[in-house]
Amino acid sequence: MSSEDDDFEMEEVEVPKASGNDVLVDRIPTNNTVTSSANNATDDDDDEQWEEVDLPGQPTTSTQAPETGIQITITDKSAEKGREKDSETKSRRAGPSPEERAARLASHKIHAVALIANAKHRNKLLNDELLHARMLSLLPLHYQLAFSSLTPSNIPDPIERSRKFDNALKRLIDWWRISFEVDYNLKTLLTTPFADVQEDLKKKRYKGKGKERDKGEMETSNNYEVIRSEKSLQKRALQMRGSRDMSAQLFTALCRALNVPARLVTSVQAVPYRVQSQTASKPVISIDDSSDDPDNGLSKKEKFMTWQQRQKSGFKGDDDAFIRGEAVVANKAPPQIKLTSHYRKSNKRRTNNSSDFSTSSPPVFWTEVFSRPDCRWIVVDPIRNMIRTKARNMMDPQSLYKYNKMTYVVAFEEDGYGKDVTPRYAKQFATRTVKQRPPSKNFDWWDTIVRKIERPYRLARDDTEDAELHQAQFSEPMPQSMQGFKDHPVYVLERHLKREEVVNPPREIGRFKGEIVYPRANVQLLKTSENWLRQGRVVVEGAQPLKRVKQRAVTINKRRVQEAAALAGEEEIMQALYARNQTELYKAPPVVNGMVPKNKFGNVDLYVPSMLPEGAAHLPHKGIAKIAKKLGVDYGEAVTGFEFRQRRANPVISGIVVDASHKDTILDAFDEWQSEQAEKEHDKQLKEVYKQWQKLVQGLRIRERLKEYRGADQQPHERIEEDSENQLQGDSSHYQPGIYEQSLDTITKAKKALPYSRLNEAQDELPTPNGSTTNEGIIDANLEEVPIDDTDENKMDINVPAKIGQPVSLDVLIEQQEQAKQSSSNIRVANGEGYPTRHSKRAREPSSDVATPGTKRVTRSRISNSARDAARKENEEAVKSALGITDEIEDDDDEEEDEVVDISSDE
DNA sequence: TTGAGCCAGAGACCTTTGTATCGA
DNA sequence: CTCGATACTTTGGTCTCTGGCTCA
Repeated sequence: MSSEDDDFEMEEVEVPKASGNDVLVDRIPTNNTVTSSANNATDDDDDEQWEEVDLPGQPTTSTQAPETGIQITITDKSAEKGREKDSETKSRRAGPSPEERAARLASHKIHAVALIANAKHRNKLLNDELLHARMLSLLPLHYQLAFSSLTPSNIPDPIERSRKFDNALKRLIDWWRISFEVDYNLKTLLTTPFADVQEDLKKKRYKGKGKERDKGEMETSNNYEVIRSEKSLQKRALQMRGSRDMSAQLFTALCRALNVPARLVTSVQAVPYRVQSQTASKPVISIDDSSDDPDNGLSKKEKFMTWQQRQKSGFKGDDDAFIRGEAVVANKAPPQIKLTSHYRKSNKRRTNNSSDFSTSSPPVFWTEVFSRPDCRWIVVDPIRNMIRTKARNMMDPQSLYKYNKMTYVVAFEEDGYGKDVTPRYAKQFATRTVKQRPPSKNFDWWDTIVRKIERPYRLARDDTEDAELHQAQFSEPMPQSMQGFKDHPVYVLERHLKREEVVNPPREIGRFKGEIVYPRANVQLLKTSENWLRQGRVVVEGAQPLKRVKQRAVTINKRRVQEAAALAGEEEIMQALYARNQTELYKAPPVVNGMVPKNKFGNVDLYVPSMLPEGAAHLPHKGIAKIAKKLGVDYGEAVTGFEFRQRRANPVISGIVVDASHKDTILDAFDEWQSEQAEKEHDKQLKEVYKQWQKLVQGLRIRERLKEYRGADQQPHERIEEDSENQLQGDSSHYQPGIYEQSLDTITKAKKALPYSRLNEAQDELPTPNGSTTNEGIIDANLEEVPIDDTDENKMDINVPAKIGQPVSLDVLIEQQEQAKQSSSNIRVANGEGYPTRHSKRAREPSSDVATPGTKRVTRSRISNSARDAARKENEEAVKSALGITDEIEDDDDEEEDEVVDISSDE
C-alpha cells in the first residue's frame, strides 16, 4: 500500500498548477474560496498550503500563520486567522476528535485484514506446481538431492539427520542469496502514517477525475511489483529478480517445491491507529520555515543519488557484512521524519526511508521452514543469511525504523491456514507489541481475526509450537520502563493499581527504580459490601477491609450526608473495600408462615436469582402485585436493580416474591385478570377504530357537500336532499365488495397524500361502482350509522387499524353493522347475504330508537332538534380532525335552513 | 533518542430506594 | 377516594486514557 502511495506522490510533483488548485478546493472542507494568489503561487507554496489546510487531527503550530501560507478566505482574513489559531490550539490540546479516532481505528483494522488477505492469497499462489517446477529447474540437482536424501531410512540417527538438514538449508540459502537479485527500487509493504494515507486517498480521489490517471497507473506498475497471477510469480522466478518481499515469497515456494514444509510469514504493516506524537509535531515547525525548502530541494536529489549509488555498490557489501554478523544500520538511520510534510517532501522522505528496508533491516516477509528431524520451525531470511530457531532480535525492527513496525506476525502454511506467531518474533511482546494493538475491552478483535485464519483442527506440531509460543511470552524479561509495567500481563507496580484493586498477598518479585514489582496474578478486585450484595454476596463477619477509599457521593442523599459531615468538621467518609474471598453467598431469611421477609424499604432484594428466600417464589409479572393484594397473600416487591435518574437511584421492581405455596393460585388469578385486561383493551381499540372511521366518513361527506355548494349556484339544501336520496337508493343495490374496498382505500390514501386544496380534484377521479353515482353515497349508506358494541358479543377477530389512513376491510365493517342491527330487533332488513342494508329515512330517526341497550350509536346530526347541538359539535370536531380544516367550514354539517344561511353568509 | 512526569481534555464509569400532580 | 402514570431536572465526580510538552 505504501509503495502505491509513493507512486502517487511521485506523480503529484508533475501536476500542473491549475490542477493543484483543483486539489486545493477539493481538500478544503469549509466551502472557502481560493483566492487568485493561489494560482500564482509556486509549487512550493502550493505544497505549503496543502499541508496546513485540513488534515484532521494533524498537529499544527502558529508558525503556520496565514501570512504566507493560507490563501483561503471569504471576507475577513484576520477573523479567519484568529479562528484557525483558536482551533489549532484547541485541537493541539484536545488531540484527535472521536470521529478521527474511529476512522483511525477502522483504517487500522481494515488495513490489517486486507494485508492478511493479501498474504493469504499470495501464499496460495506459491503452491503453484508450475512455479515449483520452474524453480526446481533453476536449482542445481545436488541441492535437491541434499533434501530428498534426508529420510529416516537413509539416516536413522535423528541428530545426524537434523544436522544434515541444517546444512542443506544453509547451502540452499547461500545459493538463493547469490542467485536472486533483490531490486530495491521495487516497493515493499511497509506501513504508512495515517496522515499520509489520508493525503493519498484525497490525491487518488482527485486523480480518478483528472487526466493524470493513466500516467499514475503506469508509474505504479513501474515502481510496484504487480503480481496478478501465478504467471507473474513464474516470471519473477525465472528472472530471479524482484523485491525483497518477492525474494521471501519465492524462497518459500522453492522450499515447498523441495518438499520441505515452509510457511510464508509476514509482519502486518497496518497503518497505526494511534497518533504518532512528537515526530508528528516537531517537523511541522520547520516546514513553514522558508529556508527549509531550498535545502530540502538540494538534499532530496543528493539523498536520492546516494541511495541509488548505495544500491548499486552497496548490495554485496551489506551482504558480506551480514555474513560476518555485522550490523550496518548506522549509515541508514532515517532522517528526521516529517509526517505532515507535503507531497514532494514526504515523497523524498520516503525514498530515503526505503533505506529502512535495506539488507540490514528486518524484512516484512520471510520464511519459516519446518525441520522434520527436529519437529520445529526454523526462521529463514536468505537475504540476511539467517537461520534461527529463535529470531526475536532479528525480525523485530528497531524503533528507529518508522515504517516497519511489528504488531502482528502471521504465518501461512501450505494448506492455506494461518497462525499468529507474534510472540516468537516480538522482542517485547507483552511490554510493547501487544500495546500497539487496539485495546480490547469487550472482545479481542485480533483474536477473532486469528480464529478466522487458523486451521480448524490441530496437528501435533501445533501443540509443540503453541507451548513454545506461550513460553516465549513468559520468558520475556521484565520491562525496562515505567510505561512497560503499565497493563503488563505478568508484572504490576503499586502505582498502576486501580482504585479498587489491591495486591493480595503482596509478594515482591523484584524492584524497578525502587518500586516493588508484584505479580499481576496477585491483583484482586475489591468491592464495597453494598456492591457485593448486588452480586448476591455478603462480607463475612469480622472481615477486615483490604483497602479504604473515599466515598463517592453520587446521589443527593449521599451528598447531603457528606456535606453534613463536612459541616460538622468530621473527616471524609471512607468506604471499606473487600475482596471476593472475604465474602460468602447471601442467604435471605426464609419464608415463615407464608410471610415473606422484607428489607427496610418493604421489598425483597433480588439482584441475582440466588437471593430468593427459601420457600419463596419469584413471579416477575407486571401488575401481579395487585392480584396478590386482592387475594390477601403476603408478598414483597422484587427489586432486581436500579436505574439512575436525576441523581437518584430508583429501584427497578420486577414482579413480586411470595410464598411458593401461593404461586399457582396467584398465577391463575393473574392469567384471568390478564385476559380480562386484554378484552378490555381490545374493546377499547375497537371503539377507537369505529370512531376514527366515523370521523373520516363524515368528514368526506361534508366535504363532498361543500364542494357542491360551492361548485353550483343552486339551492344547496335541495340538491343534497335529492342527491343523497338517489345515491342511497342506487348504490346499495349495486354494491360490489372489491370495488368498494378499493374506493374507500383510495379515498383514505388520497386524503393522506393530498392537501386540502387538491382533495376535490382527487375525489373526482375515484372509481365508482356505476357511472352515475359518487362514492359518498356508498360509503354513507354503509357507514353512516356504525354501532359501537360495548357487549362481548360482537368481537372482531381481525386486526383493525385504529388510525385513519390505513386500509380496512369494508366487508367487516358492514358485517359488524349488520349484526348490530339484527341484534337490536329493529326492522332493518338485511339485504340478502349480509350486504349493506338500505336505510333512508329511518336513519334520520332519533338514535335512541334504534340503539340496543349497551350499544352506542353515533349518528349524523340530521336528527332531532334536541340532539342537534351535541351532534353538531361532534361533527365539527370530526370534520376538523379528519380533514384538517380549521376555519371556513365550521358550520357546514347541518342541513337546516339556518345553516344554509350560515354558509352563504360565509361566502 | 527515549522515557518519565506533568498537564489537559474527553470519555467511561460509578452511583444503588422521591415526590407532586393529574386523570381515570 | 385511590391508584397509576408522568413530570420533575439535566447531571456529577472520579477514574482512566490519550496526547502534548518539557526535561533529563
